Amino acid sequence: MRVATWNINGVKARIESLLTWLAETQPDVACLQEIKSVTEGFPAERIAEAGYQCVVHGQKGFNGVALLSRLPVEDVVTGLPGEPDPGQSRYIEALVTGDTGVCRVGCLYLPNGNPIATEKFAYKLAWMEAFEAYVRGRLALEEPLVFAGDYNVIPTPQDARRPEAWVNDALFQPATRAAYQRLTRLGLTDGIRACNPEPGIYTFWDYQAGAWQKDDGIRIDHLLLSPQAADRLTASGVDRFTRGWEKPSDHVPAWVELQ
DNA sequence: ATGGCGCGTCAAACGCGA
Repeated sequence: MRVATWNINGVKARIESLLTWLAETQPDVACLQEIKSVTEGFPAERIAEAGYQCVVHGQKGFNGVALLSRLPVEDVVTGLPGEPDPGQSRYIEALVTGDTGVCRVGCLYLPNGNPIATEKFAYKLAWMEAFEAYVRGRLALEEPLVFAGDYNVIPTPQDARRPEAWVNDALFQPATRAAYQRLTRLGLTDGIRACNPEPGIYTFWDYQAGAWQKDDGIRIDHLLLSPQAADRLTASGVDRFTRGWEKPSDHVPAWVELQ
């Protein structure tokens, strides 16, 4: 079972790229963030023609997440239980059944948190705290779990081409990294790093200042796996090639393959 | 040192992202 995540930065602006990517890489489950669409406006029909059913948690103008699956889904959870601001659509989850067993997939869009001297950063940390509490409860189920999405966290200096450029950014603050590390210490495995230990793995390049041309990237999109999912991990990667497409998202997809 | 781009909203700039 292949589970992928992609911050698509506007699903309507990126629908042709999304359909091309689905056809080329054939994920079983695709977690999308920043769809920037209300649920009713989501292009579910064109995606259904490609063989995927959609569960969507939309919002007007900003944020918004969706889960696309070509496998049966049940147990849909819309919104993160205990989240600090339910008006922002940042979480959706479903139980997916594949040939080799079930997997519960959470799709998240963690707040950016900039600028750090404002309530936006406090909101980011509050969201991470609510997420950690929720993850604790989910881990107690002892089942295969994948929490996939745009975490807006640079976990270590190896996850940025120029870490020094991010020291005053919410994505690389000590408090941000500590909160992310608390998640991994609960027993979650970084699915990308587990198979790709080398430096230079990035998932985001800014649109500005030629960041892509200079490979000035950061790794902020992650798939965290419960022990039961990590035991089934056979491969993972980043679909870097989509950043070179016409009208690209500033993020690229990341994915894990589970036995 | 700064800003640089792109999307959505809405019909001109502006909020927001990272």
